[in-house]
Amino acid sequence: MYAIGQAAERTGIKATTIRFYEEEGLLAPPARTASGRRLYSDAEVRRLTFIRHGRALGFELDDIRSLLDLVDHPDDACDDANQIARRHLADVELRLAQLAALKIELSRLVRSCIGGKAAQCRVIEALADHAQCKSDHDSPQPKPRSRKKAQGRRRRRTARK
Amino acid sequence: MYAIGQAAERTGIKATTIRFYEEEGLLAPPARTASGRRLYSDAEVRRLTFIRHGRALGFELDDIRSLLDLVDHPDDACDDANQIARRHLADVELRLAQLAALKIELSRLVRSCIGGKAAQCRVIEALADHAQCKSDHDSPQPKPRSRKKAQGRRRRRTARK
DNA sequence: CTAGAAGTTCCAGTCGCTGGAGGATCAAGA
DNA sequence: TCTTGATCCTCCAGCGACTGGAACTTCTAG
Repeated sequence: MYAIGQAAERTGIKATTIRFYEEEGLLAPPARTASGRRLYSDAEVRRLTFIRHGRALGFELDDIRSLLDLVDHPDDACDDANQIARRHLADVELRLAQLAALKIELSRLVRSCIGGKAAQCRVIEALADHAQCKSDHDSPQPKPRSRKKAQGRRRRRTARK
Repeated sequence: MYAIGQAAERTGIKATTIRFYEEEGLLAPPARTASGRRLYSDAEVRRLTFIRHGRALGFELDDIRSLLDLVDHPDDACDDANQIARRHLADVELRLAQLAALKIELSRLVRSCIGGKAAQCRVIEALADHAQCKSDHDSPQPKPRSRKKAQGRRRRRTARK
């Protein structure tokens, strides 16, 4: 049996995240020591690894929930799993296409800069005038997992002078 | 001058989002009617359009804040704008590469399914055993803007039987 | 005059975590 | 035995970029 920190080390999932998964119901409440510390079995560590791979492949927690359900009921037909994967693949392909279009647009933008003042800046200009855009790019992206320190960021609902 | 609804229609940004941008400080508090309704000038509508294009190109609000700053100070050098765009482009390229790797992995996964029971399912199996993965895919993706109705989703902190 | 559309503010929820506060417990060394 | 420091516990707020609902007011057309 592993303490949460050991389980974290083995799976590459942070302890806080493991607790979060438990709360989300992806993991049954584990055994506890007399003092209340969580204890994980090998099976539970494998389950965590499964979740990690699912996440690494970009599946949402809801999808992973469904996939885990299949793990828990190995006699069910695996159609669901395949459908989830298919749906996800289609999604990834769409995003890929959008991102590719975006990249082209951005490259044009970056190449167009000739320095100088903002008033003449093509980047600024292009943003102001969408007619310059070739494609119908439609924001495919919220950032992945940005590791920003959130220093100095304007907080909502405060100090709007 | 436009009411918020008209500004929304002209820019393609929802009224709620326009208010949100105001609160975020991307837009100065607009003029108001005697009864307190917001009124937008053409210049403000253009500013909103600028924001929309920036978002469509995947810039974060913080980036757009900086870009708007340049719009407001047209005598500044546009180096900042170009740097922001460049940084963003690099980011997009990275994401593109990750997504491409992911697509390959997912395609393999989907193709591998031969039907049958979950116990024999290759999809499930592959997730359980990362050794089967070819690449070092590392989740590039939170979903773009999912238009889920949030029906039936398990809520946190409730009914964990 | 009245219905309904459109506006207002405020606040909670989304997704998948992350990190801090404030405390309890554990393992190892002096 | 004592003490330090690592690890654990629960609870809760925050991230980014919105979205939507409640409860209210105001505008507009018939």
